[in-house]
Amino acid sequence: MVSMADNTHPLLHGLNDQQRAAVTTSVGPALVLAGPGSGKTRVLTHRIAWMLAEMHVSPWQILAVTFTNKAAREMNHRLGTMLGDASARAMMLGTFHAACARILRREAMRLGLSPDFLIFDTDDQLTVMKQVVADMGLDDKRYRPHALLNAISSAKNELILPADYPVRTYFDEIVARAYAQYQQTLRKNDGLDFDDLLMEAARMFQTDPEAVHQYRDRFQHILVDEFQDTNIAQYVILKQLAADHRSLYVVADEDQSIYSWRGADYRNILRLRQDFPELVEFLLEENYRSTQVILDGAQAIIAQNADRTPKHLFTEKKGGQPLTLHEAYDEQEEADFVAKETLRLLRSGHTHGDIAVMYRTNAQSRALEESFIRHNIPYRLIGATRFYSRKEIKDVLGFVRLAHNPDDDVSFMRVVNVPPRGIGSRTLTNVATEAQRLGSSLYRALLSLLECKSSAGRAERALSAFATMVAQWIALRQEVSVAGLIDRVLADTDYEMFIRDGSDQGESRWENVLALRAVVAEEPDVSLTDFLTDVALVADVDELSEEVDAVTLLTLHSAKGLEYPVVFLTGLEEGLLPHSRSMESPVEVAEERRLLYVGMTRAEQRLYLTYAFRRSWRGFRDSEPSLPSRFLEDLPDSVLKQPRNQRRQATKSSWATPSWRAPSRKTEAPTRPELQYRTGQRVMHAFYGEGMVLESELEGRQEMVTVLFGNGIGVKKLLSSMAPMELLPQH
DNA sequence: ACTTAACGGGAATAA
DNA sequence: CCCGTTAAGT
Repeated sequence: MVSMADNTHPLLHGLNDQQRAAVTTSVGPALVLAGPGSGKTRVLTHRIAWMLAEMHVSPWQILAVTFTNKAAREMNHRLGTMLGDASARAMMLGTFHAACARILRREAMRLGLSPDFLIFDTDDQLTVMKQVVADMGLDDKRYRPHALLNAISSAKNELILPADYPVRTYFDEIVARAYAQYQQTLRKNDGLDFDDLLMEAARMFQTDPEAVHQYRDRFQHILVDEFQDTNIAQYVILKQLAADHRSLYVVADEDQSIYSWRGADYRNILRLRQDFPELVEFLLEENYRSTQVILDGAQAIIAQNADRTPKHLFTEKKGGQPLTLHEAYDEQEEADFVAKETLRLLRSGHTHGDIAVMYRTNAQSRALEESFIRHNIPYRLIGATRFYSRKEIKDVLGFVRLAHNPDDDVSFMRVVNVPPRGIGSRTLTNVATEAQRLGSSLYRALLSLLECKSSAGRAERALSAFATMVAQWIALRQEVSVAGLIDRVLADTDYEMFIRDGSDQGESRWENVLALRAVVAEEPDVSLTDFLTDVALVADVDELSEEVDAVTLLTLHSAKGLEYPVVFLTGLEEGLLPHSRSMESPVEVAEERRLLYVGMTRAEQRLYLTYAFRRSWRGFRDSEPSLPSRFLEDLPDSVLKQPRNQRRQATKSSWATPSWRAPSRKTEAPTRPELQYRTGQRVMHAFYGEGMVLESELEGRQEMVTVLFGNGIGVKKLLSSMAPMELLPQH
């Protein structure tokens, strides 16, 4: 069948031997173990093209799952140019969540769901959980909604239902009850959370023979990218769907598994081998992305992890610029270093778009942003405050969601008094009581209250106006486009007046609303349901467009799958990477190491590694200096621009400290620093010159010194840690 | 009912 | 530092 499996076939042109073997393998379960930059997306794309062209597979028989919508779009685009748009469009290509959402909508009746169910995002989940905690009379300090949601999420990822939740402790008991209550509330609101999308789909395929047969026939060929980051629910879906035709083609790299905290289980690779014994495996080891030096550095880091298959990544890009390791004084200087290097790179022919700056936590972006602004460098930020979770956007979407489904109590509560229209907590309690009595949604309770009450007090009038407005939107929703509906909502609520309060912030919020309006206007035919689904399932990186020429700021997690000519990895310190919350568990530390590996392997030509000696925490400078990340110790000097021992002579001791004993921020004993300065002490400041200490006191763990300087400078308050001053002899 | 100020408590990663 | 919550004032 594959007689043309040589490099003369146009579809195989430019593939290496390993890739070609992977692309042309016969139908059946296949696992492609692909190192970073080894062209796995390419293999996946060519594999699909190959199946369509040479194996008599029809596009509608294909389900291809990617990790982000962006990856799906790219693959779609590539296939479009290879084969023509029509065949690319007939496939089901997208993320697990998007694919499940589509399937669940189609099968909603079967599952007792409304076909127009809403997808509840993190905010919505929290709202619901807070309500549940309150209803159960729990102390939200002791049972934090976040913690409960986490536990529930883990359970869902493992397909554990409330009734089956294992109870070993009292806390578990509470989780089980909260879980049940939470699910009930979601269903009452016609909502599914992200985890539900996967769990419901998996359960349907497990328990409904008719459904599973139907979809096995539909999706005869399944391909999965980033398989190492699938969770149990996702695995069950794949296993169920592929059970008959056994055409399951997955691409994975265990070294890039960085999502175990949201249920991803790299052991799915082992399960795959067990459940599909006829599995054929391929290894892609040639790297087309990075220079040899970068690859060597990355390999040195990842090689320290136990329980992994050793790989021999190689590249033809021999040599390359060695890595720059930079120690900054604090996060500000670190950011300035990045900015200055960026300017230098720009002068040497790089564009802004070539450069990415990565960090472990979103909070770290602030210092970088400030520095980029100071240096006038355009940047864009991935993540931080997602577009769709901004207040103004959520408000507008809240109105729209209410028009879409008035029984959505979460949206109802969000917008019932936005902009303020005189509906306070008192009034809402009445509505809530009525809803409870009727066992209905808030909106229906409101309608019923309005019917009964003939008296028109202030509150009733406001409520009535609101109800009328919503009713009109519901009617309108059938007739106009989503954009039309949004226009009407904005007009009816006077939202512009409300949001544009004259402040800059108000202006920018209104711009966001207009941006939302513009996004909607681009697709005039999209249905309200599809629009709301898309909105719920966009990922941060999905918004990345190549057109903007700006430096990209993003977390290491969102960097997965991306590549840049120049990469800065910042904040490589103990407590940050590895993160302090992961340091007690070797398994989690190993994942932190993989995170670093992922970051390093994003770089094509130049890689900078930076850490700060002192880093602020919650606005205040840490009293203890940071230690460089333990992972850096595994970098051989040979890949560094400046050998370490030369650079680090003065503070060599910090490297010699066994890193596993390094105190974390959280656990370190509160040291009680002695006051360095005393009233009357004469001092010499590097900048202000000679002065006399008026007062010195502890503020938190900081020593705050008040000094009177001469030369007309006057009194200054200084942190001793920030402004070390020389003590002068008394006279 | 709404606005504002003061307070306390708390940070990881995301569809 | 930023958030949400609460108290007091308009």
